[in-house]
Amino acid sequence: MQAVGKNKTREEKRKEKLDIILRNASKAFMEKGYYKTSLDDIAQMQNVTKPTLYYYIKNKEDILVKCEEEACLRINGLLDEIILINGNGFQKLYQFVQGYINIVTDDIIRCHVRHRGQMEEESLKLKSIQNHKDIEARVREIIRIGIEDGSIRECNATILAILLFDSLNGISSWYKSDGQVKSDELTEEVLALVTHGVIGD
Amino acid sequence: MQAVGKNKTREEKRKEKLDIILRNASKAFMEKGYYKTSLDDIAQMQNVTKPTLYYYIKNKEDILVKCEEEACLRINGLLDEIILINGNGFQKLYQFVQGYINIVTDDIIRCHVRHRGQMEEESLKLKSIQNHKDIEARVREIIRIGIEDGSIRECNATILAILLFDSLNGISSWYKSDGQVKSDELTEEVLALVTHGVIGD
DNA sequence: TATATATGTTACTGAATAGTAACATATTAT
DNA sequence: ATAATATGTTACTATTCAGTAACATATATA
Repeated sequence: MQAVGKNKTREEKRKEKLDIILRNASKAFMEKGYYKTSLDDIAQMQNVTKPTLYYYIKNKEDILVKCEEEACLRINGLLDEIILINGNGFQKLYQFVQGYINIVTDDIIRCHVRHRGQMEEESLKLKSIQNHKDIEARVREIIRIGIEDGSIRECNATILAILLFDSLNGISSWYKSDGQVKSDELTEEVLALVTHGVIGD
Repeated sequence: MQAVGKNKTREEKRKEKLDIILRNASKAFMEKGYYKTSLDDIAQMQNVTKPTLYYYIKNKEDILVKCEEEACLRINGLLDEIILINGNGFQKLYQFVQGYINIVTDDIIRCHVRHRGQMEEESLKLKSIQNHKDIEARVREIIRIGIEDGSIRECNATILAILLFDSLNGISSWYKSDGQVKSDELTEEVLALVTHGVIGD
């Protein structure tokens, strides 16, 4: 229930309204779950009726698809930046973890993380799985760079990438910006754990 | 669709049939999702009709509850063993990771991991969340023991426990016993990552 | 064997809700 | 101003599915 600004073109307003729908839907999906959230619920959150939603989305599932598009844009954007910076593989991975934690606490991204690969329509499901595979492959590549330049220890890059994503994505389901754990400390602890593990000196 | 053995008491048969229901339901929930799996689907998997299920379960949600009970028994059992073994905190944590990976690849446990805290009935939901909190607290305690005896480096035990569970629980959603990643290698890589992190020598 | 109880079936109901058709109003561009 | 299009509403349909009532059969035990 956020006001839409004035002095905008029709297309800008449209984009804003779609964004509000996605944010509200994401919040509801995270709190009550996808199937327990009706389109009427979502419509009510922005004081419109259900058929109005259909002017902005194709169907309920399309909300998940649009959240995914947004998420992929941001994650791939981060990876694009990281490939360009100079530094060894470890430094790139370090930057990725930092950036990803920042991204993964946004409602739309959280919604994507929780629902990716769970679309009912088979083609959408496959696309969603592929999207994640592509991103995982890019992180794996960073890990390989690190192994080659010696900044990351010899390990199975595939398993490492998966485990890393599991713990980072997990953050999206428990982290609350107003909760006990502060964002800075979280990032610091994650980086320390990923870097050095748990072993004492 | 597994046969129920003969020469058993009524109660044993009952337990076996309940177990089959839980296993089949778990498989279906993991493949198609909880809401896309109907009780008719589950009933069909063991060649009975839906009302028959109600002789073994209270309602659909009760399947999740029973999976959770089973999971808590096994996880707490593991923790009970680990507390007793002698060894420092790190060694206990190491054993826990090893044991947990073994547990978390069972269908019923996977189902629990994916659905915990998502019950519709509020009291069940709260209980489920509490169950996990209790287990997390026990792992946190192990971490504290390790920090005190110097075998685990100074860190935020709360965050570490959460991150650890996220990556371990994540395994439950992608690991397939017939897939590429072998169980031994997985355990080895997870232990190495948790122990030493990613940093090169 | 008789009887209680456990296990199962067929056939139904009641509620939720995604999606749509038909209609109404506001806004923009010509 | 006016036509075209964007944005919205009310009222409905069609489907899915959890849960139940009423009835039938198998099994164990007294």
